[in-house]
Amino acid sequence: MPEGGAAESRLERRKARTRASLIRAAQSFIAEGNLNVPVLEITRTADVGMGSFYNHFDSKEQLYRAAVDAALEAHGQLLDHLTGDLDDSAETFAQSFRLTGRLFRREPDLSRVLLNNAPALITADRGLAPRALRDIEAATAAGRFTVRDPELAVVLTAGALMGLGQLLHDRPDRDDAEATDTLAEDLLRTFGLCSAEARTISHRRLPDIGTVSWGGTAA
Amino acid sequence: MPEGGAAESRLERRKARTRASLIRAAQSFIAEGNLNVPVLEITRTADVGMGSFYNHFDSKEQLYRAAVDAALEAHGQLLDHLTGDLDDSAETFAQSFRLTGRLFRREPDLSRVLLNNAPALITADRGLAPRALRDIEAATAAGRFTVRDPELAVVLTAGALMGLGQLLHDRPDRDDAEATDTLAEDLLRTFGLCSAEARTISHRRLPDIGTVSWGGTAA
DNA sequence: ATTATCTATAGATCTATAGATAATGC
DNA sequence: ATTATCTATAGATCTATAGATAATGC
Repeated sequence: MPEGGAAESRLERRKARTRASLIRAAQSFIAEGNLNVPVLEITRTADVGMGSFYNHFDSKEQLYRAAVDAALEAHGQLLDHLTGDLDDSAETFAQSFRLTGRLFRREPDLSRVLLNNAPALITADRGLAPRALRDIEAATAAGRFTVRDPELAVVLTAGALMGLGQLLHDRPDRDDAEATDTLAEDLLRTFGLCSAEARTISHRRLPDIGTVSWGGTAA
Repeated sequence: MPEGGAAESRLERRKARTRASLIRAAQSFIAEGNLNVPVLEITRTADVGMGSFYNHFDSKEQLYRAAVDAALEAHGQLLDHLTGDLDDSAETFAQSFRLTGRLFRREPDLSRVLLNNAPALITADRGLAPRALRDIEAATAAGRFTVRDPELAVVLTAGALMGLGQLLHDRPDRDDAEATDTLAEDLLRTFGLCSAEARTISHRRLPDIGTVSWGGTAA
């Protein structure tokens, strides 16, 4: 019996696949703002039998919570994966912001789940918010940022991302990278970097975004 | 037969009262994030008969749309009313932001309706967004702001308010005026005011917020 | 006389489960 | 032999309306 992480038994993998499929289906409905969907329609979208739903969740609300959670978690995992090798907190912060900005076009469903759950994105202990708090506090401690109120800085960052995501969703013609990096630069200046450095850091080359692993991760 | 605005007939006023009551009830459910509510429960909360619902709306979704619309409209009316006599666009912008910040504690239901509909707040053609766009463009034209991308400035403003609202909702102990004015000052600097002026404008005395008229206004 | 509202309910829809089937483990 | 999934459905719940009642207009 292999242990830890991905291996497990075939039975457990099948179960996990069913669960992930239900979560993906729920996310597609959350993304389109359509929460009043019969369980049967969710299971049809997930391509599983109606009964399977109740093997995994007690109610639609519980599924929805898990679906939002999974979206936050996928986002957080992606940021960890792509910014793990940076050692300047200010730069980790900036890259996380800029990568998220690029995610809106690349993962419209994920981003619309987050937009439609702004309160969760802004203050959850999963996903972007806790990582932004960590980076802002570290950068302040290191003398890179001069932020008096890290909590306020976090909600400004998360709010800016909500606004950006909505803009990119409403105006498909706009250049996402340019808009994102402009906002990143503004935030870095607000947090105490000088103009020149804000500009440099917010225009560094970014790592390639791979594929976001979609629903498997959540609690 | 009196004409225009508020007067109308007694019958029409009664009808308007029923409608407003349904909208208020819907807003309370939207505020608590509970959209899956039977029509009967909505009408009970509104203290009207089940049948009255169908005199006014074809479906719950239509009621919900009207309820969000009414919240945006109430917000917009309030801003117009309280900032109407200012002639500096930069100051109109700042006061609108600061008044909205103070609204979160004073009108928790209104603000939670808006937080739970972030996309609507950010890009609707009602409420804060169109007014912020107007003020930012005017202030830029007048040489007060140096904003290159007014649309981006608007979504940053709206996003900052979402973040602020969520923070004030999650942390009842925080000083709302201080947090709000700090963010206002940050935004004014980002939009091109010098530090001294940003500070002054974001700490001017505000007019008293009266009562927000709640559901009567929307389409 | 007209209009809005209310109460009661038929019919439609949805939830949650029981029992049958299929996949995996050993 | 065990575990997950699937299909079919009883019972619960909800929607939308018909018909009765109450308020207003004239």
